[in-house]
Amino acid sequence: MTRPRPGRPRHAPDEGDDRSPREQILEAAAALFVDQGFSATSTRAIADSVGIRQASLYYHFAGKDEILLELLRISVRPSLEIARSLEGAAAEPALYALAVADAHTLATAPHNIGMLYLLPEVQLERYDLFREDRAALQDVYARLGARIAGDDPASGAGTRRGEMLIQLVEVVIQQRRTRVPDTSDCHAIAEACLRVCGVGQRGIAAARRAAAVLT
Amino acid sequence: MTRPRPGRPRHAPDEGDDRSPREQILEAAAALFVDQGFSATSTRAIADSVGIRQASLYYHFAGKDEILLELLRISVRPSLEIARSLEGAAAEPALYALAVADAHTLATAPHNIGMLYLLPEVQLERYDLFREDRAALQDVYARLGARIAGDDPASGAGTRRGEMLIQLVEVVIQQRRTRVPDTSDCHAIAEACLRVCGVGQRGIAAARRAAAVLT
DNA sequence: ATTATCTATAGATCTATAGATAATGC
DNA sequence: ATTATCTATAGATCTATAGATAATGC
Repeated sequence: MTRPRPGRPRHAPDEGDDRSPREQILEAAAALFVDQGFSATSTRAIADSVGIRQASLYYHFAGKDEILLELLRISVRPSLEIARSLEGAAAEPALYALAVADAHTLATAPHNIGMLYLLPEVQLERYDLFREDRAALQDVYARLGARIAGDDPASGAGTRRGEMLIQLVEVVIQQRRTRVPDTSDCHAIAEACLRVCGVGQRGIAAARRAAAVLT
Repeated sequence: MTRPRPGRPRHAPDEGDDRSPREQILEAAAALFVDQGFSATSTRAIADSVGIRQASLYYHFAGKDEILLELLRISVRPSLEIARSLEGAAAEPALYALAVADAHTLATAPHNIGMLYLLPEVQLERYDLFREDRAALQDVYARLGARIAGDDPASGAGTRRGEMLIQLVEVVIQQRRTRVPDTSDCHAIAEACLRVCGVGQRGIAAARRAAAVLT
């Protein structure tokens, strides 16, 4: 089954896991960070969960921070790519499609990874590359919202609309704490985004149809 | 100035602070928890910030958990009281007024205390009294939203609307991480809440006027 | 030779308790 | 006597490094 790999065997062999040690660590850490938070999760807990000794983590990552940094990086990337791919489309379908896609990503990612955005530790300077990416995503929402509402994305109202739209999408993070969000949740969120931009029932139905073609 | 109190003097006397030691601890802990998170904040850091020795905290609180528990308790209380006081009012003005009031509370509370809701540690059983209070508040939002939209608050759509409304109000928590939200933010949030419930421009203006009388 | 682990451990915390002490209150 | 602090410390972590070891790869 599992092809043997170089290196000294683990004290608890990981039969039937083809993922690289690095991936196993990221996965275990994600689960723990989401559940208990960053500082409350010890490197020992991560190692135990993977099935290696605590010190062995340091062969793959320079420290706990590096693990979180990598998790944050891979968690925004898909959203930013979707946002870019929708650049040319009409604003209403684009916002609808982006909201559905982001909500869906957050809803189905392993371990409610979106919780990581909310960790107080992420405010540290060390993570500001990630925070820049998030700000860029929020800006996409602000620009789409402003195109729909017909005002300036850089105005107070425009900035605030960007904040509100991304906040609406991220309701799935809160939903996942008590239940499993489904497709209807994602669509309801996209619809709410359009409503916040002043779009009526008719426009929403049209945007939804047009969005289906975009993706 | 400061009336001397019983007890051995502090190593660093707190001249000109009339608050009880307990209040001083809560205030210092709130600032640190919001900034760095719960687990990342040591009892020593709290004590240093207050100007007492680490061990002296335990005279006032049985442990760090008790401090967080108390902070959580006093942070939901005002919202629940406002919610109850609006029980009898018409749904649209009531939702508007509740959203503005909650947003304003979150916006002006010392130290962005709303961040505490988002700490992963709050999922522990120990804090479930607080989580029940929050669920009750979310339920008020769901019921108001359902009355406005004309459906069942206990349906899937009704529950989800409750989640989205409270999520919209809590955007001020995120706003405070980068800027100082003001009154116009609170009103924009209330407006967005009504839009999400399907209320149009005219209904919003009416609700806003009626809400001004309620509070 | 390279890779991925292991064992062992230093040094720095961190929480919570025990018991002493220095004020005010009566 | 009561109150609110202090000092001192036990015991349990926790992170990160040093150096050994047991696989595969060539």
